[in-house]
Amino acid sequence: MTDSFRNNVINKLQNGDFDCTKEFTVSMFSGKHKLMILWILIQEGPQSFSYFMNNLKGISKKVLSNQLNELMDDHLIDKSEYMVGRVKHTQYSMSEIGNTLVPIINSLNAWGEMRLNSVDIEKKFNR
Amino acid sequence: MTDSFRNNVINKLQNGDFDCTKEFTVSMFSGKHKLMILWILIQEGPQSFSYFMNNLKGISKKVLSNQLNELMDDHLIDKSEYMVGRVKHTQYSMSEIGNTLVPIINSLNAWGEMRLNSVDIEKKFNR
DNA sequence: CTGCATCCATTTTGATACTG
DNA sequence: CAGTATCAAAATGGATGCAG
Repeated sequence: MTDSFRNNVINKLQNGDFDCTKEFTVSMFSGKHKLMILWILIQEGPQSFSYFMNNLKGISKKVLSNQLNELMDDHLIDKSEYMVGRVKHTQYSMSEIGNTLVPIINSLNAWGEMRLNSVDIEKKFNR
Repeated sequence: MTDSFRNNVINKLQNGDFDCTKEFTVSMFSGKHKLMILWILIQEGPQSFSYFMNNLKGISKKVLSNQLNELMDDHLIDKSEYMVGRVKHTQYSMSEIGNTLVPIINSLNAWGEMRLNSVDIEKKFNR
């Protein structure tokens, strides 16, 4: 799409970050909180920076900022900003491309549930 | 299934390795070469330790050993051994549970291909 | 409220020698 | 041939201060 994405992918290719298209897809999720960020946006719609800070357990500002930026570099999420007085507010949301990932995320979810149920592990997940 | 798997999962839960079932599934792939290991077994059938050494670019014995062990802990692959004279040979293969992951791996593959094609990146993957 | 910069801790991966 | 043990390097994540 844009040049930024193009360069991003070309760098990853050159760095040998992935050797096949599957690994490219998985690289979209590689980051401790990325799946949860996407899931929150899918389930709950657009959210602010601070919403993620409050709802992702144990994440720091730096890491959240990094992962949001990477998701934007990969064009999976969009961002808008607006000012309230002198204070900046943000709104992150799923992009059109990001939404094409929803079926995959759902199947990841289903497989994990099936597998955990099969061994009768007591689950106590937030989401 | 077995207690070893159960303990494995409980440990991961306690370590905070995953907070939702999606992340549990993704944890199956978390390891630089795991997807390729699974893909090779799916496409080419059972293979030996040295086959992976020769076909996964730049992997070391320690890392290969670790990732194979983790895949076995997760019950995604099986292993058999036999002796030729005094020399041990091995055979790794997809397990029944591992095979339930095939549709997901295929969709990861398809998404990555679709995405890379859409930006017209020149691909030169081995597999 | 956002989020970058800095410095530190943890995790993951890699090189290599050694054993059965 | 198949691994484990050890040590080193790199990547990732976390805590916190400062700025717009």
